[in-house]
Amino acid sequence: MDFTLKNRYNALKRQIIDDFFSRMNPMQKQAVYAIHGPVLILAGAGSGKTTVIVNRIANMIQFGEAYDSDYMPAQITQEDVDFLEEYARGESWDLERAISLIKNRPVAPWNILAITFTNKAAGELKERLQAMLGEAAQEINASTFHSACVRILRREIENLGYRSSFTIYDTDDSVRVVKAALKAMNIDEKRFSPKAVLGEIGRAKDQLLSSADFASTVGEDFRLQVIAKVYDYYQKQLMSANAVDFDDIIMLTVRLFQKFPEILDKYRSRFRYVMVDEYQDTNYAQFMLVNLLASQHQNICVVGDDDQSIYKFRGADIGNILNFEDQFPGAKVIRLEENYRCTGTILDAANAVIENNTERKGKTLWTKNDTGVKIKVHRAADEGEEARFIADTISENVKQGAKFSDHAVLYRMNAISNTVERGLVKYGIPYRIIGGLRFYERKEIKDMISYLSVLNNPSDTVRLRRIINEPKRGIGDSSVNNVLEIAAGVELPAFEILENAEQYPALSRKATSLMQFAEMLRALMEKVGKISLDQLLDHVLEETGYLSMLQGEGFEGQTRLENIEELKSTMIRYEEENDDPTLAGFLEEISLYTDIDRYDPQADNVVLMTMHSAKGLEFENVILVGLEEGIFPGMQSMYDPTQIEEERRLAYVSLTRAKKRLYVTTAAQRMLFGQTMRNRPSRFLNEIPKELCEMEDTTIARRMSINQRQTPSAAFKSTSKVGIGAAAQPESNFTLKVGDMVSHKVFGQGMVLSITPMGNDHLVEVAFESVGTKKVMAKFARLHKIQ
DNA sequence: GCTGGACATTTTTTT
DNA sequence: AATGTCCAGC
Repeated sequence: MDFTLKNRYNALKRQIIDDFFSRMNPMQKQAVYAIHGPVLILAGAGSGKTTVIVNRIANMIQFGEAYDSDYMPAQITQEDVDFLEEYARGESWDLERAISLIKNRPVAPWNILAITFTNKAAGELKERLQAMLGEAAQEINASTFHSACVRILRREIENLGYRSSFTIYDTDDSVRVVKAALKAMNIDEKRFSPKAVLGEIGRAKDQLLSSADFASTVGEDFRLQVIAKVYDYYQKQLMSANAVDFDDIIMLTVRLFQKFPEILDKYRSRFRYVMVDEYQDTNYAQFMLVNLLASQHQNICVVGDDDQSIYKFRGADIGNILNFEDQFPGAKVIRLEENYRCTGTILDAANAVIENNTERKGKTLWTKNDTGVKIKVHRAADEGEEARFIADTISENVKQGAKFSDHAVLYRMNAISNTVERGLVKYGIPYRIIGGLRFYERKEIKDMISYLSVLNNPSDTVRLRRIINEPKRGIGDSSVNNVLEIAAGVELPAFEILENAEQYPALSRKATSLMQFAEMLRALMEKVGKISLDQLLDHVLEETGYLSMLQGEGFEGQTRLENIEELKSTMIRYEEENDDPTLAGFLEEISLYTDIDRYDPQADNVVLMTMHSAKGLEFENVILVGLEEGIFPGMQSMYDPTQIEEERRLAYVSLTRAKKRLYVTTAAQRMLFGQTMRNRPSRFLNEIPKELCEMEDTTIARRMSINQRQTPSAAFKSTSKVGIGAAAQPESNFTLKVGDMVSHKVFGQGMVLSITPMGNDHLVEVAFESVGTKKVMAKFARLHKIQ
């Protein structure tokens, strides 16, 4: 009797849970039910990845391990099981009672950590969890890597010698610090570009290398030796400004966990179930972080798609996802290959393109969706005609009943956007650009934020420097340097030196202005916490003289003021949405905010953005612009097979953004960066089977003359044929070595940084004096050794 | 310390 | 082509 009760109970239980998740396909269900142990979900584009994450969390919280266990609570009665049967038949709607009878060791929401990469993704996740779970969703920790780590650091960073009021530096701030470091260390900016140095430091941090670690790995490489010293200086500067950069946020959290096991334990027992989205884009530091949290309980579920890894240049390590099963032995691997987004045609095209990559886990998406219409490939005479085609297409679609917001225009680089823009303007098509000049990077916004930062953290010398003479107060560089020198000398915050400027003879000439400035800041600091944030902003605007400066600037000042108003509305929104709004909280939120977070799919605009920014988004109609050799794939990646594969993944991501219609354009001639170039259509275009495309070529009339001219594309074609022909021949006199000076027809002179044999040629990385570091094939590029 | 003109720079950038 | 950055000269 008891035995049959238990069988019935378990069968009904599974039936009810299956019904609850009836909208999931079998593979998705597997992912939803696998709540313990390591799980790798390989989720193709449009395979309902977020839905799976949401439902998996819902399963954990509502049913716990019920589906996977045969356990029946002792207190379950015949009557209970009868009820379950009724419920399963659809004769009762008392879901709550059903859940309370079925659930087995449900997971507490606060024990779940769900990590995404963008705020937008995190927000979406929270929203959908809220819709499904109500109140309980609030307790789930759904956030980005950075915001999760910042929250931990705010509590624990004092263990590492920072104060918890630390400022988060963005790239612009960091570049300033590097520049100052280079100057202080007497290093020529031309030989060591601040951006490149910062990039190197960032990569070291991605690898969890401290400046000392980094220094010990550089060996004989002079360039890296210098960078190691700059790194050391840079890091000390940040620390004394009580500031961290984006990469520090992850690295310091890992270090904290490694150095203080009791802190790690605390977070391990808090985050007993860890999920990571877009796992293919994690770097080593992020892997380590996840590993530290999950290695003990092993409840780690990562979701990703190796074919959509497009951030290698930022340190993302595709190996994390490729080797997950080695890192977490016994991992359950679930492939989600059914695509719900695209038409069959679009999917076939995307599959055909990505098949050309070799470094893959291998996976083929399929769909039950209709075949749909063919991909329209438009070959335009030039970028103007291309823009016309885009505008034409969109207005035609809108005439047919589509909305502007059903269209996205995607390009490889931001520079392409302005010709498209011009076309749209001409046709009166409303559009919105994502990226490019970012909102938070606009001068007036950065200035306002700098003022607020300094009020919050007076040690922040970088931002203090930014505003001390903005608007003009007659305090120039040399005065500021004097102040900072004194501050460093007597080991007091720069702000205190300012307040007591008259005590220091070196500052006597400017003492009045310095003290006035300090006094003004002091008065503003007094107001922090006493008045609302937007009022504070008004005071800053007014009392710093920034307002009157802008008012004196006419039209442009007006625009800037409007931007500041927009910042103010962001502030007001923040104050409304948070129970305990603080200046520090606001600064933190916006420092981890980006433009894509401002993308509003509700507004009826065509949206323009880079292919990178489009990841994770979908649109009815997508127009891919500029599919030309040299643009996409880009010039820099053309001769490097690894980079070509990354570009191809970007192509795959771009193609799969489209739900219904896909348009692809190439221009026979394009003006870019003030130069006209002629590019062959992209190889990715050729990789799409012809029968999926509908070709439209407005250049045929000119084709002959183009081929007869010595165009770059024609040159490329013939040279590459020569290259193939030469493949059989023995390697010729290759004599370059690292450190050699070489000359290149276009790029000028440079030093060889690295050499990688490749085919019958060598891939050479050269630091050119005029154009920076480039990778070229030695023979193909006709590098000549100098001397 | 400020300003104008020379000069370089322009891949992608979820944080 | 367009825009930001730097430095020399005032």
